Amino acid sequence: MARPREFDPEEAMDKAMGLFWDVGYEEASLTELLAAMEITKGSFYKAFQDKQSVYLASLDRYNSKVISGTVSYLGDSGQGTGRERILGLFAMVADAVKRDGDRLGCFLCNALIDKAAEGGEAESKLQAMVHRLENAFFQAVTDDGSAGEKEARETARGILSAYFGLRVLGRAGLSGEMAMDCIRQVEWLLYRVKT
Amino acid sequence: MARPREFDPEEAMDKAMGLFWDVGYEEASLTELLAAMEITKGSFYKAFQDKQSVYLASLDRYNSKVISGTVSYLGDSGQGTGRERILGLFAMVADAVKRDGDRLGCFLCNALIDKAAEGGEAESKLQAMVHRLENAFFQAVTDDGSAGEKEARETARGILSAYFGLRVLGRAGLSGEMAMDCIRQVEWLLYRVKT
DNA sequence: TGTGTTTTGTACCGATTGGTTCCTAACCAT
DNA sequence: ATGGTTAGGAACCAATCGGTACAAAACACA
Repeated sequence: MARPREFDPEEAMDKAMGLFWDVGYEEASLTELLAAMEITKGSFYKAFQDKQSVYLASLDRYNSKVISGTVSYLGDSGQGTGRERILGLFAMVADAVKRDGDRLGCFLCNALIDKAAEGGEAESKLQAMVHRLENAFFQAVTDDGSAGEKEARETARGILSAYFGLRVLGRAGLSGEMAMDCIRQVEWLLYRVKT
Repeated sequence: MARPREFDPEEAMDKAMGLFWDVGYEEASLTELLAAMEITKGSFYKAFQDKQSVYLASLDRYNSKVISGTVSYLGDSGQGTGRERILGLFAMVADAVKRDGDRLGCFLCNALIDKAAEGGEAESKLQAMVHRLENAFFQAVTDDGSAGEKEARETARGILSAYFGLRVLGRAGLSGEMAMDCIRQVEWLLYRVKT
């Protein structure tokens, strides 16, 4: 009954997320954002609220796409033991580092550093994602059986911090060799709770 | 022979570093920067070059103050074994987390994520700092004796990523309890190369 | 082929960005 | 006291910031 949109909002949101992921909130000017989304100002403000709400939506999107993906990968017993799944996840990150340097890193990790978050809605979204990841690691550690609750929780948190550390270093342009060394350490962390 | 400065450039640089540390490059507007440094525009541009060069100088300052401090702490055999020094460093971070939440984090880690670095002078400065830290950990691991070169290098890198991970989580507002769990994992990493 | 409705692009908004200019204030040496 | 020299501060700069208003364009339905 009226003129239809010429762009797919979902696609545009994906592109917006990509930009925020890459350069953060403040560094992404509205002009760059529009260029990335391939729409003009008019369409933008008709379809979305403002820059900040698109940023928040990007965080949600990352949560429901990427984080959910790794959480379910870590919980999917079809992919081997918990230990194998955790190491598989790290291997995927290491591959990204070796392939293209992984200059993008992890949006969650980047956003945690970005002060754009602080205090507002973004902060609680981020903390929720951190907890999801922690619990997914915990789940995977526990899945293998013999680990005690407390020990498994500690291990999960150690792995979580190793994960973020690796992503930080990846963004800093570390070598593939260095990534492999980090993984070997995760292996050793898991050795502590091995069956 | 002329009018003397009314401010101490060193002090002003410290305050500039504090702001960049807290909010990053882009998020720190020139106005905020001047307010933090407690000088006015005229003095700023007379004494320094521009915003970017002050940022780069802040990185150098962080390197020569903070990084040098932790590097020499890690290398100071008066502070106990290498293992004890590494755990001591992590304990200090954990204390900061427990005390004030450590919302500041580590300037190096924050700057690695901040895209302001990419490509330019900043990037090489950051990578140099990362290497200094890695080598300091390596040194401390090696100091205790029995570890092989390769194993010690791997361990140092694992500890480095755990360190950055902890600082990221600290900025995200993790609990003191969570920090302690991370440290216990570092303890376990060190157990691998224990004498 | 209108007609009504919604999208789109553009012109425009005040505020703020990093940075320059230039005049005055403040000091030291004579 | 005075002259030379430099710091300090405010006025000013174009460019860009995020955001709004509005007219033209494109469709669906009649």
